[in-house]
Amino acid sequence: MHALRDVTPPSLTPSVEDYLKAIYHLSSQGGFAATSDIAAMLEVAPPSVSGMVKRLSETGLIEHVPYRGVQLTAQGRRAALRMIRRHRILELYLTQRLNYDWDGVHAEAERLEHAVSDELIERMATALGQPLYDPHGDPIPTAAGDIEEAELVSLADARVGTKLELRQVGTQDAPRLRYFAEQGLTPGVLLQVNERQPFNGPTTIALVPSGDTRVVGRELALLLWCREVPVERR
Amino acid sequence: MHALRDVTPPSLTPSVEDYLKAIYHLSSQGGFAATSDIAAMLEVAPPSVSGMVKRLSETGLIEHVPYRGVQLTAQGRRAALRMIRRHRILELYLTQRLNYDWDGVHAEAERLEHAVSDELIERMATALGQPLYDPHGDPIPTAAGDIEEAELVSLADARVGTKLELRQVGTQDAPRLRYFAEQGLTPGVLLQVNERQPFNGPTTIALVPSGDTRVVGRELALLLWCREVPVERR
DNA sequence: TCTTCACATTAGGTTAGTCTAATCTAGTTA
DNA sequence: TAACTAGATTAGACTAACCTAATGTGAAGA
Repeated sequence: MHALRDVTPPSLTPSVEDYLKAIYHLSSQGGFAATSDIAAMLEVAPPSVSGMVKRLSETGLIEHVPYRGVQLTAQGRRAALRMIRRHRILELYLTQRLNYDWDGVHAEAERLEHAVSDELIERMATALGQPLYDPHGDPIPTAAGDIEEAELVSLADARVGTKLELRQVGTQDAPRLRYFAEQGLTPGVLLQVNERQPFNGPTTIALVPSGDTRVVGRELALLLWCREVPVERR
Repeated sequence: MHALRDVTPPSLTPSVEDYLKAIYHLSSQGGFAATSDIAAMLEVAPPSVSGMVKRLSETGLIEHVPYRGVQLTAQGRRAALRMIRRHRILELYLTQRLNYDWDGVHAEAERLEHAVSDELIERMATALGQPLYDPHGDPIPTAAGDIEEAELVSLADARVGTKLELRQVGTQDAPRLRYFAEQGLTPGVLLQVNERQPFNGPTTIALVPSGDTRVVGRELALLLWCREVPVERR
């Protein structure tokens, strides 16, 4: 069925690669990626996204429902996962072999992921012993394009004692979103579940690098979707 | 004198970086780089070069004498040497740390040199112990922009027993150039000086990877400008 | 001196990717 | 049901980098 057509991978432009990655992340929890969210993530104006969306859906990398948003096709998803593999292997290689630290590594990988060959990525992966997780604990897709789907738990249901990464905030309500941001609760932060009061009570967490604690009521905790961070491995 | 103006390095485009590198190589033996030579080296059409030359001389990176050619300004030379440092450190890192071999390494470095940060280059240089030569024996410019000038000898004067890299062919005469190409004597090839007949006689050389020998008369040997290749260091 | 021709340049067009300003649409609110 | 509005889209313009076709130019040979 899927034969003989994409023999020549048309080699996407760096810009296209960035759009696919953004759409992957934005639509990972089901549903559509909205034009304005893509624009915000890539720091471009919304009309630029509309233009690119048109091109990408003509090439069959995404599915576009006007005024709703976009989703990746199987082909687009494959391309996105390839970029994510590159990014995460680069981050890991740079931290482990060239003493980069957490902060510096992202920007560097962001540029490099468009320039390296598949061969270089695989050589790095080999040198690192075919790693499964990047320095942030995110799973690295395989070269074949499989990724360990991190199933998310809401903070309200997370087991006490576990370490979590906040991945998704399940609301569009501005006041709530602003409150979360003020509390430092934005996607990507790491936290530890310290305790939970009984009878649907609040959950107490500690932010991980800083150690600051927060008490989150059940209503809000239900909106914070987290991934369990696998134990440290170096 | 040279203060406070280039505080913000305007960050050149990859294309501009390629042009500067090409001009550096083409004008390294004094004189001007010709439009058509630049076009040939970069595999673009001559009018594209004319256009870029206009932009680059407006930005002060090159000096353009219409119908003669171009030369780098001090600023352009600095930018070119920065790219050459990046390229050569990348080549060395890839061969030494990721088991690349001679052939594969060039294309990879060619893409990466535009994407890596200065910081990554310096980390690689540190990891390699601040190396002085790349895998082809070419000197690596310092971060400050100094380069060991490889002074050239003509093949007619090179000492018997030395290993040389052919760097420049000192003629524009088409039949001679064609003959050199047929003999495999193009810039970049490595050769060993086997013997020389007395009384302005011919020089016998061996091409280095293949071992094929060539006998070159004095008239032609005078046109072949070579660099002595430093002894192997790994 | 004049012609010729290789080479350089100008003219004009294309594609990718961005922008601002103007317009459209769908879902909510009165 | 009508009006409003947030968000999406279209219109039109710009830059970088390339192209082909047409035109200039200067140095070398008739």
